[in-house]
Amino acid sequence: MKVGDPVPLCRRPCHSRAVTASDDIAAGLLAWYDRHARDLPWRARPGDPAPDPYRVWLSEVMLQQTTVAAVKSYFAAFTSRWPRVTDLAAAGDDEVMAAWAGLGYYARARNLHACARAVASAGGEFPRTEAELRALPGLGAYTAAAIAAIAFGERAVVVDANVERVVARLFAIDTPLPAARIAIRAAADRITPERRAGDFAQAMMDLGATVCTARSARCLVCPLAAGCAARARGTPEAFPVKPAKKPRPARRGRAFWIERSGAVWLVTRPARGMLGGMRALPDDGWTAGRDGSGEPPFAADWRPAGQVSHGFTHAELTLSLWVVTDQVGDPPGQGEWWPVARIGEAGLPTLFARAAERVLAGKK
DNA sequence: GAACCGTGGTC
DNA sequence: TGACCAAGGTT
Repeated sequence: MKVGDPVPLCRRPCHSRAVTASDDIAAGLLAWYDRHARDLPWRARPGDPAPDPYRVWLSEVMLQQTTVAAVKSYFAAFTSRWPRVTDLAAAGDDEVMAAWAGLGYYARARNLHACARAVASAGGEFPRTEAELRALPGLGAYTAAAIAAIAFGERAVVVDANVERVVARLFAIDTPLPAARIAIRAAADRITPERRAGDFAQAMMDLGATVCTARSARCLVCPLAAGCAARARGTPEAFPVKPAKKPRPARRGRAFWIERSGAVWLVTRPARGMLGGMRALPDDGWTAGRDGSGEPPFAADWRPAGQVSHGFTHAELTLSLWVVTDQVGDPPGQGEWWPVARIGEAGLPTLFARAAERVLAGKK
């Protein structure tokens, strides 16, 4: 039986259209969701009014390629500090970037702020349709569909990595990614219900996060196991089929700790590129694609202060640290003296936060 | 399409 | 322990 085909024998009271296998999938999943939905801070609780679009949007952007566990504290901090989208829009760039520090993929923070300003200047209300949402900065196909469905009840087809995995298994789609995305999206469209599309999307994601995970399918507790083609084949974890990963090259670079009377010299990285727009230690120009030059920003009596290793998406960086503590004038170029005692408030991304930690640990 | 962009949890 | 992976978007 193909997806979407009418079930031969109607097992429920007649509706305006035939009951299909797709309807059964949605109904079974929603029933499971009603019992097993995770209690997450950005979700409306039963009995609550409709979810706040600002909180839905903020959570969805934070959750892009990021785990629920990592997002929770950032979501609490952002919503506490900026309760409405107009508050976030009015914040300073450096405040928003610093508040995002540690969460990664910093282009999200820039786009988040740009989106908040766009919404605020348009009256402070988020658009309600998928197409209008898609036009906002930082909102791609997934996030626009998720907000339309979850915050506004639109029937939108929400496809993230969880949905991709669950759908690929349900229908044993064995085309390798990314080519499989065409068939996966079509199948997701067929099983997405007209009503409760937002709950359906969140149910698929909860299922993918807690039951049908990448490493383990846990079919014994899956509400969709009876109709799952991958389970019938006996190899659910084999779906979706993924291409081989490329190895990450090892890169070397240097970073420089320049200190003067209890303050350290920090720079702000260019808006584009790795760690774009974030405060940082001066470095020797390393990138994900090539080693640094090894050259310090000026001639001085540089002393080695250890190194830190840090994995990025495309490279594994070993950053050696060099210190000057008797600097007198300002180093060349733009920068600011930041009190060492308050280095934790500088909003350094994790790489440089660890570098600072290493330098300060070595001074004791 | 494919490259680029972070980080922390998990096993 | 290191390899894999996560509620993707932009260029």
